[in-house]
Amino acid sequence: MNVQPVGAVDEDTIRFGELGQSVGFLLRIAQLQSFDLFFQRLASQGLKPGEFTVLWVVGLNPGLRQGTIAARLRIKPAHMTKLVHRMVEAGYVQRNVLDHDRRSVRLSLTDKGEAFVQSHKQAFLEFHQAERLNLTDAEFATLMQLLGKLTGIDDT
Amino acid sequence: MNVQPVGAVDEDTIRFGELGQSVGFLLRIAQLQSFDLFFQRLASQGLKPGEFTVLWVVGLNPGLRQGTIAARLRIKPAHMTKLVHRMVEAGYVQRNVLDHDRRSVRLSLTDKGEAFVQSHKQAFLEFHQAERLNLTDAEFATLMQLLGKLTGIDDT
DNA sequence: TGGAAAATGTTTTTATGTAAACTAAATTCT
DNA sequence: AGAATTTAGTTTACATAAAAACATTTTCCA
Repeated sequence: MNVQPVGAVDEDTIRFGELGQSVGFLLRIAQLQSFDLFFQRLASQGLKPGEFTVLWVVGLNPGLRQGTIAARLRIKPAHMTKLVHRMVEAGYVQRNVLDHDRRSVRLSLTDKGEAFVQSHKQAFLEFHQAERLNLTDAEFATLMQLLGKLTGIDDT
Repeated sequence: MNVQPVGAVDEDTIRFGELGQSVGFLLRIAQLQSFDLFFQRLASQGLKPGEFTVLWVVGLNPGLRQGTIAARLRIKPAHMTKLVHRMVEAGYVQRNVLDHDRRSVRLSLTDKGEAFVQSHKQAFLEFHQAERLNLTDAEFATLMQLLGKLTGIDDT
């Protein structure tokens, strides 16, 4: 079975060479795969990973500066501006400029924003389970620990 | 030191809550971090991760279909078309339509493309080392194995 | 003080990536 | 054989993200 015609190339096997030893390459593939799964499961509820993550983090850390959150989530300032404006338009987020520093913008959830996060929290957390895919508990724990070390984000 | 004014928020600490247990979230952060490092080191040489990866893979697997490579690298067909055209314009890639199936397009590197890959191979591989960051050899090996399992890409 | 430098966001312009509809070629199914 | 389906890639129109230049406010320090 699966005899190759003379001169043809095996379509199923791709050689990656040293790319297979690249952390960045595998991270990229894994991440895109994860996004695919996210959209497949949660797009119907109108959730986008970036937006929902911001709402989530703002909910947990009310009053933080927009820029602080952006930096931590690796969202570029220009993009953060637009994203936050969308969330304000949607009525989920409040912007607040404090007197002692009128440059910076403090973010917090509106009641509607809180309600939105709460109502989707379950699906969001279930998704986190699903994306563990075929990893055992031990493998999962190890992976998280290593990614934590790589990213400097500790699990808190 | 670092006494907070009354009513202020600690700027340094962000709580992620259950997000900290999300594979997808950590993958996303790690991946963006990796891209940042890539651009920081290799942008000056005119390398983009996606483009160089395609050249690399085409070089290792001459004669594969454009679509096969795109699927494996998780590049969308529409984007692949444009990317390949850029590479053809640059003189790095040849498109080839075989008689036995005139729908599909076979890719291979031109001599110029080969030379380009060769001349940047070193920097590319050094970058792979750098992105291991603060991981030990053992941690690195484990991480790669787990990401391999997650993505279904085995190290070959 | 007061002017230079830094910090924080925003706007505009450009590049990158995606979705959906489309063309063309090959395959399948009576 | 010939219509219907599938496969491969392209095109167009749109969405997303990024870089660069900008405006404003604050800090630094000579």
